[in-house]
Amino acid sequence: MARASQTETAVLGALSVMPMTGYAVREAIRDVLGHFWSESFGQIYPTLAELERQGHVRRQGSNRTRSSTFAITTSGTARLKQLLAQPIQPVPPRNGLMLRLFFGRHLGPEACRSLLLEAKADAERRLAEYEAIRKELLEDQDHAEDRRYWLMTVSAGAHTARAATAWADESLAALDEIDPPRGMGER
Amino acid sequence: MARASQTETAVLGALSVMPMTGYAVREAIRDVLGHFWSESFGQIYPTLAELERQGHVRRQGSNRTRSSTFAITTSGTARLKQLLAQPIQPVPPRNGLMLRLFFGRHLGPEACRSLLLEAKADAERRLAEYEAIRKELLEDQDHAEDRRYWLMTVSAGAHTARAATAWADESLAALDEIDPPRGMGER
DNA sequence: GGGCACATGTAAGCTGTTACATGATTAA
DNA sequence: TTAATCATGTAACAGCTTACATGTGCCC
Repeated sequence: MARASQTETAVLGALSVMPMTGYAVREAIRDVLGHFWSESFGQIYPTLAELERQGHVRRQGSNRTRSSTFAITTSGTARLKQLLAQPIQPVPPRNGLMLRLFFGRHLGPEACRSLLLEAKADAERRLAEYEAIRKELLEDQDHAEDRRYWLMTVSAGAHTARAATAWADESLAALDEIDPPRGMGER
Repeated sequence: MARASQTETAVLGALSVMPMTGYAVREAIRDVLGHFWSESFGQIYPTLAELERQGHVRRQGSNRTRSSTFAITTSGTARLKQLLAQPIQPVPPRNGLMLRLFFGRHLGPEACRSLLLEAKADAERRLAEYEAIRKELLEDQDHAEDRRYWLMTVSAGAHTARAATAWADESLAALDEIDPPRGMGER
């Protein structure tokens, strides 16, 4: 109970890589896990306080207003392993793009085309990002043991992004059959 | 304000296909949009009441305890178009599988393998479902105009599922390199 | 006549975001 | 010296789920 759920996992996980401040935990989650996870300050600080109370993290440096880094303890590592082994909590899906396309009849082909083009551009941007991260990881000498796992999640993103691109292309073609784009003659 | 956001869109969208009870709206969302959307009773009934107050839906049949179907009105259709044209509200990502794999070093190769196998089985189950729905849609004579759009969302699911399968296979192979499965000799 | 699916609604409570308040440190 | 960034925390609120209360109609 209390401060349940996966925020604890994410925070302990971040600290398992290296000790850092609460602020840095948020940045790490945003920048590194950002493609599949998110936490806000409003979650992180209370969670850190609770983890400190339970002895799963230790505060190093002054405790107030001045930057204090948090380090995971032995019991914290054990707790992390325990949390990771817990069954995955499915989040109810909420895909705004699909919702709009499903009711695309009301939205019209032109607006749907925009949505698809946007989705495609987004997927391509993400793909480029993943490939950059992948290169970076392969050159990184530290975290050798973690790297294999990190590469898996990056690869998942890349697969998903490529799938999104292919789907967008296919759907755009289908849309052209319903409503040929202007300047293509014939109707 | 009030009853903001996309619940209104989903409910109006469902009623745009055909009039139905609140109970049926929930079932439709669960069964038809279930792969990319979800709503609970606690959201649907207040939203329907609000939509009725605003004249976007009309209640047909007795108004209490006995089944009353809701039908979308002209203003409701206009409202739906307006809502669909609104920019997509991104939901903060929360992928429990990726979170676990990212910290896979603490979880161990064996547990990661289980997660991947589960994810793969899940993706294959979903893919089969999508192909069944696709066939069903192609045979359906009604909703001819909607069908093109509905097929797009089904196809998105299929693309994603295939990508997930391929990724799982690739990751399982990578895992075997770190930690060869038992019964393969050599260590 | 008992159980199940259909149907409507409310209330409690949890999770998480946003905005705010506050202050230290660093770079221009 | 002022602006930006780093840093910590809280409070208000939004959104959503779950559980509960209540009742009807149908089928075995």
